[in-house]
Amino acid sequence: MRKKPPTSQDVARLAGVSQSTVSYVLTGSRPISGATRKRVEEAIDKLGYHPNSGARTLRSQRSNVIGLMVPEADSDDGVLMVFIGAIAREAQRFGYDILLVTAQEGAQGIRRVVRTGVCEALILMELGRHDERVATVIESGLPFVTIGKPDELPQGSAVDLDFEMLGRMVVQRALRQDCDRLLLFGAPGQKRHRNDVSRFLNGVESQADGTDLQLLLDAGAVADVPERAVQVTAAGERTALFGITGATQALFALAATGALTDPSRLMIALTGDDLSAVSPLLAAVPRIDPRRVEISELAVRELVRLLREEGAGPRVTLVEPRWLDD
Amino acid sequence: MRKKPPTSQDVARLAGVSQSTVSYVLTGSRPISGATRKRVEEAIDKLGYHPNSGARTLRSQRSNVIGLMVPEADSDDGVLMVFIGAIAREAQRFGYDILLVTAQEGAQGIRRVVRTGVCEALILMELGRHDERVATVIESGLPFVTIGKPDELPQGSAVDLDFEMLGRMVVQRALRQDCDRLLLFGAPGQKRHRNDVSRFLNGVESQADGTDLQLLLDAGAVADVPERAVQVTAAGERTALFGITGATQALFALAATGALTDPSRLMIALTGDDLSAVSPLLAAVPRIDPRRVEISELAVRELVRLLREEGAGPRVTLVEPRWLDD
DNA sequence: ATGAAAGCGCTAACAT
DNA sequence: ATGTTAGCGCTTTCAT
Repeated sequence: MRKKPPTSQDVARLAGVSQSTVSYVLTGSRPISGATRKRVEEAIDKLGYHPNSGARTLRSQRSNVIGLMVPEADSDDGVLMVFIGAIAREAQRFGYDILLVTAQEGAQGIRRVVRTGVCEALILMELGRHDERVATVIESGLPFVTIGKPDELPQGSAVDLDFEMLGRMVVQRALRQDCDRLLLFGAPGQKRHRNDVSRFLNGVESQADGTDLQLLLDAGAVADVPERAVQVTAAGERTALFGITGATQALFALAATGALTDPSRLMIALTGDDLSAVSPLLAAVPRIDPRRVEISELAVRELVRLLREEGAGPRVTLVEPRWLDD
Repeated sequence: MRKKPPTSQDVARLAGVSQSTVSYVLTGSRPISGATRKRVEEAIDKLGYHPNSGARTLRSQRSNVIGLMVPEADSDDGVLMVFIGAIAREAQRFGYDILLVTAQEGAQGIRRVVRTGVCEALILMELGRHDERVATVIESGLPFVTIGKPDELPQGSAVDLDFEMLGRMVVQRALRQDCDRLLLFGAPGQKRHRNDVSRFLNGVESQADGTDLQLLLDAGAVADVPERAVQVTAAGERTALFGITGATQALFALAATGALTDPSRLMIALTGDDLSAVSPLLAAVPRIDPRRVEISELAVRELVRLLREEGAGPRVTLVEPRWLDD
């Protein structure tokens, strides 16, 4: 049997104050004497009172819920879960809940959550360079933050990894470790339409410019990277390998062929995870931390700023990748 | 600038009917003449009207939101995302949204979403055998479904993989392929406290009983499984390997050491993914589908049944694992 | 088959 | 510093 939760009316009665006083204690939008506050808080505690979300939302137009538009999970995506977990926890800290909106719903889904008023703000993940969803959110007028930076967003904020810097870091490392070429896999050439890939390649190319480093943009399947790595490496030369997507998979595939122990190869991984837990063979692989937790937390905090600070303008925050083995 | 969404009042005015008629058209809780219904629906379309969620929740005590309590993401757990995505999509089909509740919040979090009325039902993932959260949900009176079956749940439904059958399947396969022993890794012996592991081992043991198959419950780190596999395999004998947790990781580790191509080892994987996309070396590994999408969808449908069917009782649904290579 | 009206539990403007 | 009161936009009883 479900028993009805207590209302602010019940709290008021028990504390011997008016119902509005209870509300003011909760919202803090009016000074309350210490004695009264104390009695009200005791009553709240005693009854286990929580303000009814529907009523609060109806009245205040603020639902304390942030919509999170998640991309479809392509099976292997543990990465996504890291973002979602971190976002949910950080939102919690600020008193917000996270409502999932599937990418499948598209712009229509955004319209729905906006019109029904379930969400008072949105976080969008994995946008294309020109994404119809951005236009829809802007039109709705809801504050929003994107994780990943689309080409144009005059109205909302964005938080993302600094992919240009990532590109420069990879090239620097390859050069420092005397590599003759850098094999970029995960079909980066074909994915230039993605904003992050395009920025990454800009970084790579600008840093490699004027050096002897030969760039190879692999176009094949990640599973075949090991084979390709062998093919391209001439005797006495050294090839660095890096994948902006599917990196861990290729890493395993490489390890499987023994390529990692071969001094003519230098694998660089984009992950914050401890790879030695998977296999001791991976312990020595240099890693760059993509800082997903930090990015998630920043996205939430940026949204909170947009929500709470009067007249706060949108802004773009780029997080620096970090070496994990220096 | 955010413009105010239209209300049912606006729709009523445009359609030339009373506000309550609009509501009846929407809820379908009263017969409406074809002509009236048509005019109302046109007005709804024209205005892009969506009923205000706060008002609806306040009045009807039903929020159309299902709370999903997700476990902490253990770094690279892509598995979780499959569940979450499938749950969100299936919930959508029935008109429900999914609100994330982090496991971190614990029983306290459940109490919060119940008292505030944000959720009208709950899905709980990854419960212990005796989990305090179950008691809290039962106490709250909310309908709920668990994914994974705790030992006692008199009030809620559960959906889970049939782990006993899984155990039997693994043993059968090992025997069929002339293995002398079965090495179970991921520390199953130490995890008997987990309901799924305990059921799995029951299945394994009952099926192995009376056969010559030697069972080895590995207690070490997954990364060391390859080494262990070599140690335990005597000349001319054959060892089957299976991990109820961390299976894919061990798989990669095994591949890395070349153990997969060795005929004295038989690896069995618990995954629905196409492993050949990771490495051609993994293409031949027999797989058992843990059916996470089906389990997720069943969980949602079970919850909907609990919510909508008068006097529907709780029940336990076990989904059969399936061979993916027969 | 439709309309009028009450009221869900809050917040905030208007009292004192 | 506190109390009184008017809605927010719906669902649903009670009328017709």
